[in-house]
Formats: sequence, structure tokens, C-alpha cells
Amino acid sequence: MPELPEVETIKNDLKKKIVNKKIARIEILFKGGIRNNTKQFEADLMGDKFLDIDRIGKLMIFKINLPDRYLLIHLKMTGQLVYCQKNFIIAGGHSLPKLAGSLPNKFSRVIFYFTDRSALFFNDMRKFGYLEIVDGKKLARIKKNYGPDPLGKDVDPDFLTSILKNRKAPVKAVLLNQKLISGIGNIYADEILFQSGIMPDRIAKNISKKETEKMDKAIKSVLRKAIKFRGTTFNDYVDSEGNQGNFSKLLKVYGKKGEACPGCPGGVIEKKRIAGRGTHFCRKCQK
DNA sequence: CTTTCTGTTAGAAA
DNA sequence: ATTTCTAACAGAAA
Repeated sequence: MPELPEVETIKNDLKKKIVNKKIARIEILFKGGIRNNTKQFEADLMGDKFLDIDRIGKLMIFKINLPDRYLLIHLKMTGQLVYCQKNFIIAGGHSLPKLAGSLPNKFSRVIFYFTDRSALFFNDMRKFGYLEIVDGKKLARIKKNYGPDPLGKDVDPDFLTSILKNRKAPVKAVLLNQKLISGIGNIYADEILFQSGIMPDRIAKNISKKETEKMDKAIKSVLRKAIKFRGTTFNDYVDSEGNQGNFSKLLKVYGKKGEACPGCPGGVIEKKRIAGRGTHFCRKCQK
């Protein structure tokens, strides 16, 4: 599931690969993922190029070389953006059953062909992801619905205190709330709370100052490390070359139900529904 | 075979 | 205002 580290990895890779390449053709295999009128969508992009790629939370923003036009791409749960040179054989190849060794595959929804005969594939098994071209005004409106980036300078223990205080939702719900802080999803929320030693179902306003400071450190160290390792592949995530993320091996609790806790002797990782999501924790390490 | 689970976000309901 | 629930979808697992 692409969260901040995965989207950051894809964005940085694509910046090197597709910026300033002229779009020769767009193939739309599934219209549902495109929020604009598809004819208008094609017309806006045909013959144009992306000047830069940005990110807010898990949302990617491609600046188009047209005045006041931005392409937003959200991968939601199973979206992929895979870039291929001429022959459309991907590096990760057969490593994932859902991503065959060649593209397009049955989950390819939109394909951007560039004039140098390379292509960018938007694949999305579950069809939750979307593409939308917006103007600056709409982009600004969307940006207002996102809290600060956890790795930016706006997030520190004082900021975390401000979003935790007065809230009776579980602390995990606060971490997942994109309006309060952007980019954290289910996998990293569990990992962050494990490293913080905080039970995910603790009421947000009851988190102490000391715990808030631990959370601040955990947020940054977990996300930075995950970016360094190019993200986590649990089911469907691949980077822009079709390769899996390497952080999967470093997960401490997510997906580890029933396994020995890596943080204490005798502890076992449990799984329980918290804030509407499958949540992994060790009750010996997390209080 | 059927049911449950997966996790993101918008929007509805509480 | 805040929190919880559900739908959207496709496939794996039980």
C-alpha cells in the first residue's frame, strides 16, 4: 500500500525518468479512474510534458507545461506507476504474480507513451486510484485538506501535542488522519506506535509529553528509514521500475501476528481492529 | 462454494 | 466539531 515512503520513492524516480519528455499518446483502458472528461484529459496532455513532480501526503502532483494545469495521481491501495523503456519489459519482472514480466497487463488502466518510445503505466488492480487534472485554484483547495508533512519542519513535539490534545479518538486514528498530518498509512502507523511504545488504542489526549516526544522521534526515524529502503512491499507496491521495496524485511509488527516480538523476550505480536483497521502491537512493549 | 479480510479516502451517519 | 461507518473494487485466504 503506497504511503509516504512509497510515494516519495516513486516521485523521486519518475522525476529523473519522465520530466520534460513529450507525451506522444495516451491510452485509456479504464475510464473510471479519470476524474476529468476523458477527451479533455487527453487533449490537455497530448503533445505536452511534465515539468516537475511534487507530493502532498500520498498524492502526487505532476506540473504540466500548460498554464495553471496540474495532473494529480493518487494510487490509493493497489495503484502502481511503472516506467518502461521501449520494449516494456520491467525490471522486477516475474517477482510478483500481479505484475507480469511485460506491460501492459490486465490491471493497466492508463498508459502514457512518450516520443522517445518509453512509456509510463498506471496499473491499479482494485480501481480505487484516480487521475485528475486540476487548476491552481482547485489544487490550493485540495492542499488545505492536508496536514503538514511529517518530515517537514512543521512537525515537532509541540505540533503533535496540538493535534493530540482534546481528542478522544485513538492515537492511531490521529496518525492516520490526513487532515492532521499527511502521508502516514496503516503499515507505518503500526510501526511508529511500536517504536514509540504506545498502545494504538490509547485515547489521543491522554498521551503524555514524554510519549509525544518519543512519537516525534519514531515518526521521523521510521519514515526516513523506509524512504532509504525504497518503501515496503506487502502486497502490490512496486517502484517505478517494477521492483519491490526493501523495508518489508525491517517491519517489526505489521503483518507479524502470532510471531515473537522483536522488542522483548516472550512478547507475541497481536492483531486487533483499532480505528477501523487491522492493527498490530505487542502489549508488553506498548503501554 | 461462501464469507471474510485487505486499507485509502470521500462522504454519510452518528 | 469530531468520530465512526460504509462504499468503491478485486482477489487472496479461510
